Amino acid sequence: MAATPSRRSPRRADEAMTIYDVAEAAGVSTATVSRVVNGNYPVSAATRSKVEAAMQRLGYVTNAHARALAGSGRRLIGILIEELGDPYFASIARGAQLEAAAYGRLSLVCNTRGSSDLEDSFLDLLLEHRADVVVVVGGATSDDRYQEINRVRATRLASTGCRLVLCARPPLTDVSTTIGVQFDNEQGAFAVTDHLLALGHRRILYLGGPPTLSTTMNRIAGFERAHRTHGRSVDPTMIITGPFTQRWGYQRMQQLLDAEPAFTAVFCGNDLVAAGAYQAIKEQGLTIPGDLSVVGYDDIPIARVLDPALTTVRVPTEAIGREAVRAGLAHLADGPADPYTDPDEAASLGTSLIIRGSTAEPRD
Amino acid sequence: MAATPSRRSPRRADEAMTIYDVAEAAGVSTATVSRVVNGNYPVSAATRSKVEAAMQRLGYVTNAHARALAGSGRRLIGILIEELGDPYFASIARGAQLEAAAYGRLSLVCNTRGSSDLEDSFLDLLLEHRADVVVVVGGATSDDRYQEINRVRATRLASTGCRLVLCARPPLTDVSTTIGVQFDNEQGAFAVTDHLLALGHRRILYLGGPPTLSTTMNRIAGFERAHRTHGRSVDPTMIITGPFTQRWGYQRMQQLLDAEPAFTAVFCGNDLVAAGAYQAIKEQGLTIPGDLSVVGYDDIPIARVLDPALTTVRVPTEAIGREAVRAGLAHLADGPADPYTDPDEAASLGTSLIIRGSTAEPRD
DNA sequence: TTGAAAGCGCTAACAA
DNA sequence: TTGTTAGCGCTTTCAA
Repeated sequence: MAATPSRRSPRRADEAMTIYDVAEAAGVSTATVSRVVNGNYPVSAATRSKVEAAMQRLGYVTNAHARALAGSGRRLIGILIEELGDPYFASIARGAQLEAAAYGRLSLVCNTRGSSDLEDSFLDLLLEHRADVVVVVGGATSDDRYQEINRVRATRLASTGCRLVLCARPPLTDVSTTIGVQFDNEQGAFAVTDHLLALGHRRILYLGGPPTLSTTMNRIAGFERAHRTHGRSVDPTMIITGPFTQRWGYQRMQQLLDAEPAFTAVFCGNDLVAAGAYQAIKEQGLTIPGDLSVVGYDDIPIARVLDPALTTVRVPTEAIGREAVRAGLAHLADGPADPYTDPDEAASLGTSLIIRGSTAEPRD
Repeated sequence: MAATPSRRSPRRADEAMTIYDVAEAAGVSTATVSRVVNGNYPVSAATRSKVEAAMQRLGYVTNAHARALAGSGRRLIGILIEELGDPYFASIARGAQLEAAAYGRLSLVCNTRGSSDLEDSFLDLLLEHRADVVVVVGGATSDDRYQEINRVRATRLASTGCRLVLCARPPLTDVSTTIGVQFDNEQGAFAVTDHLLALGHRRILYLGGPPTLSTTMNRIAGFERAHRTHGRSVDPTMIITGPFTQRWGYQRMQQLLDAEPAFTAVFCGNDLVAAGAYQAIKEQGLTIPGDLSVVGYDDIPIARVLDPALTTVRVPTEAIGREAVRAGLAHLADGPADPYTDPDEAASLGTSLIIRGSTAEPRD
């Protein structure tokens, strides 16, 4: 019955209790305490309650680091997000955390502020903490440098047994250890453009989104396909790209309105740009949708508050966050089984058209 | 020159390199590798570069768990937030993360969805990971149960050497190990009410915010003090409390407008309620600020987009997040020295009045 | 059903 | 300047 020797050094007040303390207090070995804690091995009822009482009394809290070192315990899930203050990204992060929590996992959200360097340093930190899955959300441009940077990252992560999930950003070509989860922006842009064309609009302006963003390119592709489907072609001067900001939407729309506007509807690259466009349109004394129909993209909370409420495309942000974590976990050796999904298939989530008060038939 | 023996077991592909692998590859001991990694001890230039080359070649990544176990390495900072999707909370989280990052700390944001149980389970997880500082943000009611729950939490956290920081929620009475950081809501409410009174309004309605929230009580206190300062008393029927939602603001304002409105200005408990009130007011064919002045609180992004733009009170959300982390760190034994702040003084951050287009002199 | 003991990867005395 | 070694708290064979 001789228990494992107790802790060797004197304790400080703010030092946590260890399994040794509990073992000593309960008069059992540390192995037994471990078995009680994990409940994965038979322990007699009497011993169990002795140990549980001791744990309770001492306020014992498992040390996740020791457990991780010993090769057990759940690993972390990292969620790298471009901007926490942006409800679009925040909602994706929210979904990802919810899904992680559903698997009993601790996930941490890191705000990269759009900086690739910050992204890297968070990635390092996550690597050091031996995260399981890292989800990188949103906003990257899809040039060669991007591909290269992320290929390197994927390799580094893979070397510690961690999966990289690219969420709502361009997938990597030729990297088998990376998972991509995206929105089907082409389809969303198609739907909202089709809505305008069906109302009878013939001159539609596309306004905003950096041309370097794959998101923008996909939206423009949908915009063009809708025109083709209606037997029309797109006037290239009707496509104007720029930053995804309210300020830019306001200023650019002002300029367009000062010249003779040759359009009856505006497809804004996102809701923020639409909010800016609203301002400019109202200042000109024009009405929405009487003089001009306006649509946005993303359906952020602002869309509902604008006057009139904005017709827009809702992207399933929370769902994509969940999907990203689910896909990452599914790729793990011991991940949850998912018979319905082919793990090698990059998910693409559909969007929905939300028709509100900012669209109507053209006046003329 | 005999190096430390190499790792004992064969390696799997996704197993990370260890300090043993590096030591072996560089022909040095693990202690030397550790010294190179930490750079806190003299190592000859030649040895250093040999080790660095080996680390590079093998793709070595420090194991944060092992480091933590060995009693070194930085601990985590936890940020528990009521709702990530709410820009108000998101901004606080953002500030907290920024400040943590400034100290080279990894912080994790957890979305508790307002559930005390979820809050507890995240707290457990954080405890297991031996977080340094836990910041709990916002929204709690300040009853006896709240005090009790948090007293227990503070004690548990303290037993693992972790500080609890209550941010933008009521401070604890009689618990020395807890830190409180708050907004001065009384002052903000005073300022915006004073603004309305100075414009000449005499009948001002206070609309919204759960009466159980200390935030609400503080705002009402400021509302009343402003009246007293102007030599007026508040008609109790002019204070209406309710949930902080747009829907409630809309419905409640509809009812008030259906009856004979006995007020010329409305102080909404937050901007969301104001957005709802706007809808109801406009539907009645009334104008803002012509027929009715409206003010909000918080200055969330929606405030700027409302038409007319909303006069409101800006609370320094990002600053309070930073302050919370700073205060938590300052309380640590080895925390950053801060000669300017008394660590035992609960911080209270001032607010600013943002005057926009929704307030004017009363018509009558 | 329980205990003894060997690691997990790293740091920090202590020796050399 | 470098190496040896004893832990940190936990899990997990292997024995009893």
